[in-house]
Amino acid sequence: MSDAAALAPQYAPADVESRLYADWQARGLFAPSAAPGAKPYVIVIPPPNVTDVLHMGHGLNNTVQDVLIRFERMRGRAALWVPGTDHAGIATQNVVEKLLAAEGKTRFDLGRAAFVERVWAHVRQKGDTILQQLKAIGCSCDWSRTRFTLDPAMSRAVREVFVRLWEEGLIYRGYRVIHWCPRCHTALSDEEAEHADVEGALYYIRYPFADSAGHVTVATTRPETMLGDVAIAVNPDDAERRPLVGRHLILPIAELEIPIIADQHVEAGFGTGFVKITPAHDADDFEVGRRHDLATPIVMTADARMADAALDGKPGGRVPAPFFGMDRFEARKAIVAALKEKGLLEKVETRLHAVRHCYRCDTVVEPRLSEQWFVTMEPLAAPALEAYRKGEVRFIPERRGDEFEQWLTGIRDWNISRQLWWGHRVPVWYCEKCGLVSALREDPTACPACGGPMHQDEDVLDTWFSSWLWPFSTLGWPQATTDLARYYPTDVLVTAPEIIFFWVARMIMAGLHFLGRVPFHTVYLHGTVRDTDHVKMSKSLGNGIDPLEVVRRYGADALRFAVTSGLAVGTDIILDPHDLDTSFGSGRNFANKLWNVGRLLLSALGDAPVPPLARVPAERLGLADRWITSRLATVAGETTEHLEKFRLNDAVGTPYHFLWDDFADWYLESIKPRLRGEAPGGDVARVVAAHVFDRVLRLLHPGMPFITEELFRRLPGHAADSIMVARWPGPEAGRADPDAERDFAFAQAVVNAVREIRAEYGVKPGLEVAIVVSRLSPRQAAAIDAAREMIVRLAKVGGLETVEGEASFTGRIGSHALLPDGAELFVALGDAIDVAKECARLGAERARLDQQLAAVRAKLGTESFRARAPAEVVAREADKERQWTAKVDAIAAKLAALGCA
RNA sequence: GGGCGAAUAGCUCAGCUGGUCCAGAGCGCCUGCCUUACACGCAGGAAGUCGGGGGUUCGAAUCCCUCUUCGCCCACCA
Repeated sequence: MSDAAALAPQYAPADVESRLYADWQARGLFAPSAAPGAKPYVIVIPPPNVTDVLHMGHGLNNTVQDVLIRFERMRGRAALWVPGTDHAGIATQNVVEKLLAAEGKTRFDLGRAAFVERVWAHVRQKGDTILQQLKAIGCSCDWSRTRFTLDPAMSRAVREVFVRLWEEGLIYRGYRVIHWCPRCHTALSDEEAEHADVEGALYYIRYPFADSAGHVTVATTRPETMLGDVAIAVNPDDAERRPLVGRHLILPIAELEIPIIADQHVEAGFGTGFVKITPAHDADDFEVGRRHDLATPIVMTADARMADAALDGKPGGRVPAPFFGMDRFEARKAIVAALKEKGLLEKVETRLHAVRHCYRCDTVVEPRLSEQWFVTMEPLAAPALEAYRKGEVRFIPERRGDEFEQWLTGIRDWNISRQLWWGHRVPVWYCEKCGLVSALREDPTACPACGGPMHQDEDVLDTWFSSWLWPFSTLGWPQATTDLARYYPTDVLVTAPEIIFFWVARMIMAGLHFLGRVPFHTVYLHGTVRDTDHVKMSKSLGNGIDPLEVVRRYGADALRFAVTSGLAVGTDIILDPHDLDTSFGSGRNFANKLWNVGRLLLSALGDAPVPPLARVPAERLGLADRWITSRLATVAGETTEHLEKFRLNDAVGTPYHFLWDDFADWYLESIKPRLRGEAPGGDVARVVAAHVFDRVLRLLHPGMPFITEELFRRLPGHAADSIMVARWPGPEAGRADPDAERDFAFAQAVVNAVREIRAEYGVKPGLEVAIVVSRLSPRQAAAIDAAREMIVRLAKVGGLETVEGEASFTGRIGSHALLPDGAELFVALGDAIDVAKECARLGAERARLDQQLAAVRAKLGTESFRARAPAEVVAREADKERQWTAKVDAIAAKLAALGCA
């Protein structure tokens, strides 16, 4: 009583959350349980970029993980959530380059070593911001195991993997046309160059014959690349054009002669039938060029300005003066204008086409010939496919697995080299004396073959080349650590679908290849956070919601409630950035409801220890007690199942409704007199209420960790405990009791019916009405007896008469209503009644019943229904017919009694 | 261009293996209530031809086809 009286009527998360988080940390509750029998349950975090600031996407992703981890921890698993951050090569380098630009400098002004040091400084300064923010939303990560993808330990793993793949012949270096980002100045993998439809134009350009009049026409969307053309190709089976093979054309602008060749790359009957071949600026053309042993002139600089690479920065060659140094898009316009002037532009068609963009800066990517490092993926993909098909990894939702399978089936080699400075440097050394090229686990001092001096490759590795090792590199691999032995493979990976290929698929491949086992058995892919226009939330679009602002205003529990309660499997989560109250208000309201239920209960319980429910003899439990504990059993079972099936919305919603609709609105209301000592059985009511509240707090804890902990510890006897490690309640938390559920539901129906009538007739709130419940079965009569006090109080009833058979209401003015299983309710209204109104009400009800009855009778009258539908279904319909017939008759009698028309 | 998913109350969504929820929730809306836990509350209420059309079935929001509209993934057709 003393303690509870001090609680404010409004829950203040700010007073609770940081205090409890610090306490959890101090108690070491985030570390996996060391209990002997505890089976591990492991999640590795999708490492946020080290310079990231928490956004809603993180909020969602990490809330989901925390819910799962907390659930399994309470179930007794040795739950381990491994946190960490990603060095995010391109992204982080871009950030620091931008800072330098503000100082008027480029990374080249600093030089490699100084630049990398500068990035490190930035990372050290910003590095754990996001991890601190994860704490603010309640994430129960084991911070003692925090990793960073550029840590020495991670570097060892990266290096080991690179060298092993090299030794296995799965890594090679070669000239290929790759996706080049002219802004980031680096190559990208296929996955990092994202398609986006762009309104563009298809230019039809005439290439005149060198030795005669006439021309051929080729179409291109990128006219500027024509300066790199080395041939025009036709289909070998193209009877009309085939004879032209061997003749020469003048490449306009560059004014060079190029041959007509035949290659199957050209599809017969498509377009003009002639295709320009630009081997250095188109991946397909590169293959054509190889087949025909053609030159590969590069006509753009690294930042996509026009220049003939062979001339080393001087104008001329393939790029004549007027175009030299022009940006590629400027050059496109200028070249088109020049062609037009010469009469070589046949026509221009506008069209929508897919153009690849850099996934980091959205710049249009330029296909460009360069020397890069690749991983041969097919041998890695095959086992992953097999594992998937054998069911060793499953995706939720399932259809994402199809995407995974499709991608693996058509997998292409992975370009892993980046022309950046921030990242894991390619561990390959070149001997300056004998030319030996080797991948090494340790930095060499001299060439192992000839002792000559060596230098290391300049490139760094794709960020994802460290991320794909995350599930085991974080656990100590390549060393045989106890963590690795105990916690690998992990259990569930929780992430967004857009990184299935970047990350998820590659982790599966790496896990199988290097450890022989898939890194997790389940991939849970949640939706994307969007605004009310269904646009993905992002800082750049300005439609984001700052999760920390939400935490400040509504509390972390409200934030978590909002994202989980909206999270059905496979759907996106929609939040309104302009109306935080709509999005987060209900979470806040629920927390407050919980808080006040706690206040009521705590004041009733006092400080004395409450005996366990098991100690209460069954015969001392009242109807309400039996009902609420039976409901608890159902709810605990359902909540568990929802969590096991990743239905987080239902996992939160089920205890939510139980707490609010059943426990608060009915159970607590029903036991108030007992708690106040105005009715017998207060001691039992306290035990039951304390038990149910305790268990529902546990059920709610994964979703709303703070408030549940705060209230849990205030329960008598729990001051020194933590709900984090309280045992998860299953169906055994209650006592299934179908009779009690049915009887209590009947009592509720009586109360509801009276309330409806009171509202219908505008009976003054304070006024008591007399009621008669008739046509009762003995069981129903007993139920009313058991719940009499509750009915009288909650329905504000002045007199309650029960009649097992037919009751006579001659001369009494009131309203009738029908109750379940043929029972009837009469509410004496005296002057409050409006006969016309009651007639209308009953008339409408009868019309509705007549309609339903007609439908059922039609169904029962159908021979085929009786013949083909299962017997139990037929019986059910027949039962409905009986009941509804009785109801209709009853209503008819009432109508007659009231003298309705 | 290929593959896939979704269309249910004003909004955001549930409805898991066709027949009890004559279709539900939260928010919003309307009507009463400051009832000694809570107005971030209590009680009551209005509101949907379950996208259009066709089909299978005794029976469909739930299965099939088709159309329309959104969305996602993949894609070298110049």
